[in-house]
Amino acid sequence: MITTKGRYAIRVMLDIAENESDKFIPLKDIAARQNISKKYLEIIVKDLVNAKLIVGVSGKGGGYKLCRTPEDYTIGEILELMEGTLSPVACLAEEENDCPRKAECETLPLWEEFDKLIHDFFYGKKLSDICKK
Amino acid sequence: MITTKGRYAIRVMLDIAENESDKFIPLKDIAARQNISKKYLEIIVKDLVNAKLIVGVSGKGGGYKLCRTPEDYTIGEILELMEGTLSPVACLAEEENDCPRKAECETLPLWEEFDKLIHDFFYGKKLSDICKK
DNA sequence: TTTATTACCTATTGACATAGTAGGTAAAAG
DNA sequence: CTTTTACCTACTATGTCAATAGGTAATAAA
Repeated sequence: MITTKGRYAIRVMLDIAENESDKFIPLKDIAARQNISKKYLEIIVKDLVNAKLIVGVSGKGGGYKLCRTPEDYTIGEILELMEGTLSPVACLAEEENDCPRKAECETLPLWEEFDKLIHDFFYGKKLSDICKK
Repeated sequence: MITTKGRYAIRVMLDIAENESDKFIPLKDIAARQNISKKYLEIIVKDLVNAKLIVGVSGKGGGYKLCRTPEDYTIGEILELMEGTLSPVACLAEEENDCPRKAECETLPLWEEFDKLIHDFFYGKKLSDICKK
């Protein structure tokens, strides 16, 4: 399941995209519009800033801004950042896939196919595809 | 993420399909072949029996058998049974989707599209498709 | 220089799900 | 009547999720 972190992150990115101007957008406003606890959103935007998907500026007149145009973000990169992985099974998510049954596993091809389906779906969707503006 | 219950259930179904004969297949044998704790598998086969995907017979010579041919099982029905739902987000999984933002939610179409993708993928795959025999 | 506003930081928590384990009872065949 | 099997109820350690709490640092305007 996609967690609230991933889903909220998309909504935050959308909110910033749709309310873009020359000014920075304070988190307070995003939280109010999206009806999400500002405290919880702090965790999420922190990750977005660290990954350089958005930029944050402190102080009066501060807030957040996109680093690129909405066309240049994929939903996949946002989700993968927040979820850690998009893989549907542990053996495909972990870096070192040391599953001893790997060679003979009959179900592995199924999971690989599903994994690719998910990846292609989300990396094929841009932020601008689900954006009003 | 697909849990071990779902993944093990598929392997159990596959194991029974591939070792089918006139006899019933004891769980002990399945557990040994699949390298999964028999105790844990008990929980899983219980659900499979309750849902009438397999049939179990107690006593000496007992064990488990499929109720249909492998062509007549979809991976989707096995997974959905074990996972409870295949929906990637809570608002599509719960019976009563009373999310107040439903009407104006910009991300809902994305999740609905993803939901359909998952559903079609797993219900389009038959047990026989990933079966050796 | 003070005040208001904003981001940013560390720690904590309750609830719940996952992935099992433990120790039995019932059923059926030889 | 013993062995083999399914079936049943309860328990538990661990981890993740979804937040909350209470601060500090940075910046602009008064």
